[in-house]
Amino acid sequence: MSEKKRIILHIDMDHFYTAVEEREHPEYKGKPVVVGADPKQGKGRGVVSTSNYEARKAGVRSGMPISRAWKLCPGAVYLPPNFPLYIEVSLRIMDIVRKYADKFERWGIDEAFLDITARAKDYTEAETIAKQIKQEILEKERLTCSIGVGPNKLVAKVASDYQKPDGLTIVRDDEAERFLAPLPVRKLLWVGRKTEEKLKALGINTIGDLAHYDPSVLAENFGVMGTQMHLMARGIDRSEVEQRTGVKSISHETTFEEDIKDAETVLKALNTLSEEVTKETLSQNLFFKTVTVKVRYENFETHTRSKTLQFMTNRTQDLQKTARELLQPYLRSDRKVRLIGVRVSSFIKGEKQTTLL
DNA sequence: TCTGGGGTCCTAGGACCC
DNA sequence: TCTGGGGTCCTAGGACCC
Repeated sequence: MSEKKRIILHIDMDHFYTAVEEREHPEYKGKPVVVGADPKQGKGRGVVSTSNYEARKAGVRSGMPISRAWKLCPGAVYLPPNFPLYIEVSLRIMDIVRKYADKFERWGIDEAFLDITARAKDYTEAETIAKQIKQEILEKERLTCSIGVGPNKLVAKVASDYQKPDGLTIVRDDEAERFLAPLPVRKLLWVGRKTEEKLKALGINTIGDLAHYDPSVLAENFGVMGTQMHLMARGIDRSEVEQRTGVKSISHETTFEEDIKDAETVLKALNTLSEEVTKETLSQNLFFKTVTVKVRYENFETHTRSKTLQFMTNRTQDLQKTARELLQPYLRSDRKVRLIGVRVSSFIKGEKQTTLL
């Protein structure tokens, strides 16, 4: 019954996109930098992806409308995201980090979980490893990160967020519950805005409140998630660090610069998105059979509609035809369209096209 | 505040089969 | 004529992650 206590690291790059931009452009150093949608003198649509610490001092945050960022900080350097560059840097960082782990799990473009149980006999050794990782990333990529160390993924993740930037926070298993207790519930993994609101309505504000709440009432209100949250609040999380396998879906979507009334314009964009999606599936040698379209009207009302084909395909024409059929009922003369998207899923791997490679 | 784009996972109802 | 239970697949919506 005694299973070995794990030691898990969570690594989180500091304001990743803007940090990469600052590294590539030393002239930005010391200035507020914002990566995201084009602000268009305060009239832009879209949001902030990342802001550096100078921009954060002015109140600019990830996910904020770019128009609001412009009001708060008109003097910032505004940049469009350069994803090819961020992905390239990310891959090199993941290669560095992976070497230190028995088990490794990438978490988005700039985060990773490491299980180092077999390499660190205690938290002192774990601390040494964490410092080595920070040092190697700094030397090789000139970027800083924040690391959390804990007995499971949840605690490690909350810990990495505790001290930033360039932080290192270690939470031993016997300290986990006390560490979490004073923090707001929103800090927990999987507790977003909606769940936070529902918890608040029950009088639960901190993780400590959650830990002391009746778990059966939580289960009633939140189902499986309620049970899970109560465990997390007490610092318990048995989920494994595991390498992700292949993608489950590939999608592209676009928000129009202005809301669109003309069906032809929308359908043309749908064709372009379909082309981009099949380009991606072809490059990964995937065949799909489920097609989903997404439409968002000017009032933000959003619908998805999907169809599973009788056959697997990777052809642009099949996708375009199916996507058009799915979208058609949503194109109404009395409704302006803000966004459309195309997604494919239910993959199988194709035959190796060795002659083409 | 006026809300991107890329994903994953869960739920719930209905169809269909044994 | 009325009625099981289980399993799988599909669809639509929603919450959450970075």
